Amino acid sequence: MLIVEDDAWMREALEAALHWPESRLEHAASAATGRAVIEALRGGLFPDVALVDMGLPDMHGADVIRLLAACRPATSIVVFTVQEHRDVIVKAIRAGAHGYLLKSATIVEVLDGLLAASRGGAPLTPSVARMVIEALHRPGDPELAAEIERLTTRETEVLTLLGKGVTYAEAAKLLGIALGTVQSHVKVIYEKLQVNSKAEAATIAQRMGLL
Amino acid sequence: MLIVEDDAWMREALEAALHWPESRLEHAASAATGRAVIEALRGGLFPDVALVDMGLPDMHGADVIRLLAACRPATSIVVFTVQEHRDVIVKAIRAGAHGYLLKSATIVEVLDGLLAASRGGAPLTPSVARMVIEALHRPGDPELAAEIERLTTRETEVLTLLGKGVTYAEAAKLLGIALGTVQSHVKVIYEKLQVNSKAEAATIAQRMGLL
DNA sequence: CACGTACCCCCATGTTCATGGGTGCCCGGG
DNA sequence: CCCGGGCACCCATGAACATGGGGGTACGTG
Repeated sequence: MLIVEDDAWMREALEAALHWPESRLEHAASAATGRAVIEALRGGLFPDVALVDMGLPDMHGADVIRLLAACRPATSIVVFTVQEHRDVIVKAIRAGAHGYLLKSATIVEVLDGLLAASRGGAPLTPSVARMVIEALHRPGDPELAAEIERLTTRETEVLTLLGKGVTYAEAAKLLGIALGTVQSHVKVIYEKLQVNSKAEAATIAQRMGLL
Repeated sequence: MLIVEDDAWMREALEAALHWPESRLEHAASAATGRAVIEALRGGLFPDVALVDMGLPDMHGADVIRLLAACRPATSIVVFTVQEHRDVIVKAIRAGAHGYLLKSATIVEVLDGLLAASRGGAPLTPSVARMVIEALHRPGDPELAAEIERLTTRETEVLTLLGKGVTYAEAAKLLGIALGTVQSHVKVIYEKLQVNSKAEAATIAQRMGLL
């Protein structure tokens, strides 16, 4: 059990709770910063559960989660935060979190959640669960999806067709324009998306949810 | 509230429960088959919640969900089944379900779940929630991922590179083979995946989780 | 030991892309 | 008013691709 939390009071309260006999979880380490997490992992720590606060002073929350998920794939990562906005939640889960507890929860609920996580469950409130499910329904990275707005109408149409593997000639016919024009739009799309091949553009179109 | 359930006893038990004063849900219609669902929707039914049994006699469970999700986007769809295998669960959620209740649950748990669903929550047991989250972590359609096995080792390597937008020449260098050989592998890949362009292959590689 | 199957390897040809060049339209600011 | 920037439109050419050929080695079966 690893605790990642920058607020000293909160961290110590959690540590204390873990030492209650009812907790049934073993406290192994705590970290107040991203750097401390890295050092703990370098030190050979393999926690089965990690409770992580988003909002450390030196590292973005999602990056801490990504780090933990990458270095310790067997660890169940549970987010612990005040944030209950959709984007934050979805970003955390996508980054690799397995559970999401709000700081408004009671200490007992937190312990229950951690125990569930250690047993292969996923502590989620119903409203968070709903957001996760909706994220699954709308495939595509919301970060990337925002990039769509940098494209013009025509460019978006062209990109959508590219995503399906349509050839330039077919796209031109479908849009009622010349082949050269499609090529011209593609040029701009490539610049804006920082790619230089149809295959890359197609995969990005997909991640944007432009199916 | 729409009930979709082919077993008459179960259906009637649910209907009876919905008429309890504590249920706080209004029973609007029931359907025992896929056809009956279609007719109910054609008849102008707009339920706020639908409890659907997978395993109707005339239609696949996932298809019923897809149908409901497509025709009634505002309806919260809750699956109700004995199945608790990962693939079934993930398929149902991906098809558009918002909640997943097991038939081993008590009638009160079911009513609670339906109520939560009607209020914008998502009734999931912790273990089901875990599977949903893991599905989000491993992007890609498990159906398509199975197709990977029809590809040989070399073909999979080539497809993985294609998915990143690597050029044939670069792929050849990376794999230590001739350009012509890459082209040859690509030919077979296209046949097996039923496509004929790099862009299509790349999007499929992505959906397979070959990133 | 053929024989078929499966995999990996290579070349040559026409088609499609990627990217360099352009033109005309509209609109808001100087 | 006219100038610049953004958008849509078009052409030309070398690079990359799609798909037609053709090999070779291994392995299991009649």
